Amino acid sequence: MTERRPRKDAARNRAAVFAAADALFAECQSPQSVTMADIAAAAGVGKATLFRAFGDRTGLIRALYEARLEPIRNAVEEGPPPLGPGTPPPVRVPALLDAVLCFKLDNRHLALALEGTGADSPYRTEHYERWHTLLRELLEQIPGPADADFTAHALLAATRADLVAYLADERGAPRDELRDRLASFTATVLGTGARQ
Amino acid sequence: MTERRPRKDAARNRAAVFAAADALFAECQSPQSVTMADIAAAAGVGKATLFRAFGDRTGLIRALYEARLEPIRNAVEEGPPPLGPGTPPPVRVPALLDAVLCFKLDNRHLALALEGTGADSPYRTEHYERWHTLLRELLEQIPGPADADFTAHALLAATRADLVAYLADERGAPRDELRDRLASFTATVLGTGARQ
DNA sequence: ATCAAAGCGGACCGCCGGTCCGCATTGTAT
DNA sequence: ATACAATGCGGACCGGCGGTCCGCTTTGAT
Repeated sequence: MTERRPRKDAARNRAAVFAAADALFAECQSPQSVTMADIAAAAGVGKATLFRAFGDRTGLIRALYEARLEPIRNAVEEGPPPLGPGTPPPVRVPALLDAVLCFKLDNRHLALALEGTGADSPYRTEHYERWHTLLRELLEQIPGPADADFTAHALLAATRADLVAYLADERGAPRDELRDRLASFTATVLGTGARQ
Repeated sequence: MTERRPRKDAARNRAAVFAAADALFAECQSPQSVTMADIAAAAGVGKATLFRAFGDRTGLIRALYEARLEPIRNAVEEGPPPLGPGTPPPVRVPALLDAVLCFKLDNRHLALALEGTGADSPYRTEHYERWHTLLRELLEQIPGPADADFTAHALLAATRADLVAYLADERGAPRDELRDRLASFTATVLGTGARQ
């Protein structure tokens, strides 16, 4: 069972495609307006190379998204508190949601592009499953809202990329204000928030 | 200022298109797989008629969505309690969210088709603005969560069509269970919920 | 009955995601 | 160094969809 290593040019092209796609999605307004031919041209690569490496448009965007997501995923799975394991749930839940929010803010072009494919519901992806399961398990360890499963869905829904992008771009909410508002909402849901 | 009445055949065709589109979106799995030519054929109408009447694909879906939404909108704006005005906010807020949820459940094919256009963020639509403003104003009259604006966004996010469709179809949650879970979450956020 | 104008519809266009096949690059075995 | 598979490359090509155009039909007012 010999795992064949990819050729040098293949690896180089893959990296070039990632860089080009990231840049194009970042600077263009609507993700729809970035075509596969655009990405190929910007990466200095033939169109077929894109499809061979990633299958289809959705595959390319997904691969890029997952690559950018990996650091956060690592920090959550094996990093230090307050994000990593071993943190008390009432602390870890807000930390986790804050991390998700920041990621969505920093990578909204990618998140919007990913949902914009229209191909698959964002809820059937593997990474959503991961976030939801972790959050649900943490919520179950906190005396508070009874329905941990739905609460986890609802909290994650408050960090949806298009909502975040709307508040940040259309309504001009600064980053830290959004973080505060989400933290405050989370506290309310957990029952640890101040009531007026 | 004489408002020109549309011709008889124009009105008939418009109705036929609505019916055909509704049926097609309801029976097809992915809204993407319903093409404009399909709708035109099913309605017994030329393709150009669709575009003349509705501008483009998004316009057609939006018109259909708004038409189906109108009864609920009416019930909220001038109907009897608990949905209509004159209801105490702590009662009206859950009623409103329940109505939204039921609408999204009954018309998820349309809601998904509308978002699937990818053209415009669901947050820049006029009807979202309406729901959000009303909900925010009601929340401001309830002693509870401080940030009425964000809370309104978060509560509406919990009724997003793709989340609802995922829970109902993929996870097989029955209608009344979903309504209960959303009601319970709403109660938690409002501070009127039972804590375990 | 007449006739303009409003409306209709199928042929047509441009664009985009995705595929194909002849050619260049790579790594290896001699 | 050299020859040679095999792996990968890329531009030409295809099918299909959203959207437009123009000659024809329907409508309803005179």
